[in-house]
Amino acid sequence: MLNLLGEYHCRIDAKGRVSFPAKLRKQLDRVLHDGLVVNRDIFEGCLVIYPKPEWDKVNAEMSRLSRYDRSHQLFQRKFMKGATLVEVDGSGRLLVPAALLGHAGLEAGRAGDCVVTGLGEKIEVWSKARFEQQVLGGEDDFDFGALAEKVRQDIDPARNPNDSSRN
Amino acid sequence: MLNLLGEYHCRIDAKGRVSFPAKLRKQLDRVLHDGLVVNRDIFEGCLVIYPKPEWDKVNAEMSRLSRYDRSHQLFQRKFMKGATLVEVDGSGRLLVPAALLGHAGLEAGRAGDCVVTGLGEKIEVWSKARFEQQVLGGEDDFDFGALAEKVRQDIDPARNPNDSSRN
DNA sequence: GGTCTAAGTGGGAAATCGTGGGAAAAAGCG
DNA sequence: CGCTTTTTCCCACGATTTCCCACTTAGACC
Repeated sequence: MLNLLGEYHCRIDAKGRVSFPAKLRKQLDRVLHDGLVVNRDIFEGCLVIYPKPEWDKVNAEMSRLSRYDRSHQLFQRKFMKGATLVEVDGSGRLLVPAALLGHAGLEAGRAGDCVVTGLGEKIEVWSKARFEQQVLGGEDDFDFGALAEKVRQDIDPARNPNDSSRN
Repeated sequence: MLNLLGEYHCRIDAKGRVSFPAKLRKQLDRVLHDGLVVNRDIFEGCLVIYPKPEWDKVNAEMSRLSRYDRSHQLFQRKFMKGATLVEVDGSGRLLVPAALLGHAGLEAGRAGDCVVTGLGEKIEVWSKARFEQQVLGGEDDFDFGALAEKVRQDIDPARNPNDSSRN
C-alpha cells in the first residue's frame, strides 16, 4: 500500500509547471511512470493528485454508476470534471492545467509558492496562503478532538458492530 | 478500460465545427477510427460523445427495452433521436449537427467558446457559460456529501441488502 | 569550510495544434 | 440541363505547447 508522507514547499513557474519534490518522486518510485491524475478537491480549494493505479480504483467505482440516474450523473460530473492525467517532465515538474490551478488559487503566468503534502494514497497541493490559513490556521476555534470522535466510528469497525461490511 | 480525462476549452467556428482537443484524440487512439456518437444529454443541456464501442453498449441496453411497452418505446425514441455518428476531420474537428448544438446552447454560424470534458467512458460538451454556471458554480448551496452518500448506497450492495438485483 | 553531486529553475527552439479561409465536390432548384 | 447553394475536404499560417539544455541553488560528504 502506498503511504505518501511529508510536507514540501515548492514553486510554480511562469508556465504553470509545479516542481514536484524529489522525495515524493522517490516514494512514488514504481508507479510514477504510469503518470499521475490531478483533480480539484471536492470540498476545499486545493488540488488532489492520485497515482494512476489509485485513480483506476476511482474510475472503476465510477463505471458502476447508472447513466440513467440523474444523481449518479451529477455525482460523476462533480467529481471527475477536470481530472487530468499528467506526467513529470525530465526536470521533475508537473504541468498542471491552468483551469485547475485557478481552483487552488494559483495563477499560471505568475510564479508563486505552493505546498505539496503527502496523505497516504494521495497528494494535496495548496497555495501557500490558503494552506497557512485553512490548514495550519483557524486552530483556535476548531475542535479537533470532537472531530476525531465523530469520525472514529467510521474508521474503527470494532467499535461499531452494526457495520460489518467494510473492507 | 477507457478512461477519458481532462477539461479543455475549445471553439466552434462559423461552420459549426468543434475543435476536438489533441489530447483527447490521443486518449481515444485505437477507437477513434470507428467514429464517435454525439447525442443530447438526458438530464442536462449539454452534449455527450461516446466512442463507438461505448455507444454499442448503450445500444445493447436499448435493445432490452420492450417493444410492447409504450413508455419503453417513448424513452427509446426520445433518447436515440438525434444521436449521430461523426468523425474527426483532417484538422481534428467534429462537425456537430446544428440541431444538437442548439440543445447545448451553442449556435452554429457564430463562433463561440465551449468546454469539452472527459468523464471516463464518455465526453461531455458544454457551452462555456453553462459549464461555469452549472458545473463549476453553485457549490455553495450544493451538498456534495449528501449526494455522495446516496450514490454510495446505490452502488454498494453490501450497504443496501434490500437490493440484490445489481450486477 | 570546500567541493562534489543532486535538485530546482529558467529560457529557448522545434514540433505540434488550432483556426480560418478557400477550392472542389455534391446537392438542391429553377 | 445549367446555375446556385451547401457541404466537404484540404492547405497554410499563427499561436501554443512540449521538450531539452544550461545555469543556479541547496545539501551532503569529505
